[in-house]
Amino acid sequence: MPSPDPNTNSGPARDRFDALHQELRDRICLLDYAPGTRLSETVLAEEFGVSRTPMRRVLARLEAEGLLHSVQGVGTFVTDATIDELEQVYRLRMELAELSGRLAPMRPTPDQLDGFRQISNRAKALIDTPDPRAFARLIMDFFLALLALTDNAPLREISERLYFQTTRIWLTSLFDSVLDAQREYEIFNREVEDILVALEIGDMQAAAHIQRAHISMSFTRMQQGTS
Amino acid sequence: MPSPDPNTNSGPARDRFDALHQELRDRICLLDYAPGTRLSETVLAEEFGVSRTPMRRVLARLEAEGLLHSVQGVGTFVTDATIDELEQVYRLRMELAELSGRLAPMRPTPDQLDGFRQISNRAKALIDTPDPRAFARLIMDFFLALLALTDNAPLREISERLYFQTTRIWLTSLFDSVLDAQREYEIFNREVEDILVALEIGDMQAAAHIQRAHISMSFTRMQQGTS
DNA sequence: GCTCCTGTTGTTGTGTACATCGAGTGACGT
DNA sequence: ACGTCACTCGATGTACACAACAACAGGAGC
Repeated sequence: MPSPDPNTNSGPARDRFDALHQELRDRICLLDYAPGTRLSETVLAEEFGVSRTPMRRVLARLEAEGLLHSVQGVGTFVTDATIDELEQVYRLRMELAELSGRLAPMRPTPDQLDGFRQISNRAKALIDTPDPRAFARLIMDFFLALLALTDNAPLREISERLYFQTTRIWLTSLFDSVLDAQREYEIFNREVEDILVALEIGDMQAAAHIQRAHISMSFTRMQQGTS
Repeated sequence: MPSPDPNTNSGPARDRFDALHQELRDRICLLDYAPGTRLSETVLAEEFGVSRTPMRRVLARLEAEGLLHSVQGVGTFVTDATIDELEQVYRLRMELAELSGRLAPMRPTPDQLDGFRQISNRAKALIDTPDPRAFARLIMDFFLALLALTDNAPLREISERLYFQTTRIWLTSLFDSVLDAQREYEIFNREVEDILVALEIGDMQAAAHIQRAHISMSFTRMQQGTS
């Protein structure tokens, strides 16, 4: 019996799907495909060596997740968001962050704590050698690592989805120099340090509240830079 | 110019997709397709007079929403949920219900209030002439009407999605006589009345807290009936 | 010069045949 | 009698050809 998974959450076809899905999602969220970019099913299918059919399935999933939008005869576009839509999501994300610390918090394992320390080191390194794309990847890793400390699976999925929908828009402001990149690096480094302190003493609610505060402030800074 | 929608959220193909999507979602959530049921892409496609391709697109969306699960060589199945998974979602839904009243509440318009009174009347009628499927439809209409009072679009989508994922499982307990149907009708009637009182004086937070209490109690009753 | 119409082109949507996979069945060997 | 293996069958997954649709360019008409 080579399949140790009785629930059949894997399989050849599903693995291919997941690989394509994650790759395209990363490209969108790391701004390789900026908001408004038009994608072609054909060229994407050729790039990954599959036909349009499975590629369309992946694109349809990304559309369900709010990252793409297809219209017949025109094309499939990477979604954008107005400042008002963004504010709604950020308000919600703030509440969900607090929920993560209150509903089903899990104290980090030693391995997980090491992971956070590595993230902190990467953040410090970024201050000296700026790299926007590495920064995008880093804040994603940090968010996902924090999310892993929540035992509520639906809450994890929802928070993750909202993160992918909004942070790339926020990063756009950073890439376009609406926000000061160097300053953001330092702020993030401080955030990681502060949350790490809370995690090390096992105060998950404190960590959640710090995260909530930074979600709020990052949006406020973007608002002020835009106006 | 016959198209008054510049955002292109409609269109011939998209309309067909939405129609199929809503119809199948209703069948799943009204227990026409009970959890565990195996569906056939071919027969569904034939029933609606389309080919497998657009039908598969709809099924893929429902899979993304957690209502279906397809595995190659076996079939597509209506998802079920263990009591533990259900508890996680219910805990989350309780918090989101409170959020609806706190984050972006909108006082109901006179038309919306009339809608709630009609729902109340339907609930009263159901007590005398029981009808499980009509009850399923009624509580769905009530939930969606309450959701319409929240101005936060992402919160609406998320709450709706969690509702569709879980309430059908709860209804299963009702259909299988784990819960007393007559008693549930009366409890629901009371819930609608109580929330209506809060809505009429414009106290949205009170309405949200009543809803939260009923979400909690309905799950508790199911737990007690199952054990 | 401007408007409208029409053909062209490229896109996503649909239909259909085939590939791939897994469960069930039956014969075979032990 | 029981386990094993090969086969069959129906399911979902994939590839490709075509239809439907929208934007664009170019020219006729005013």
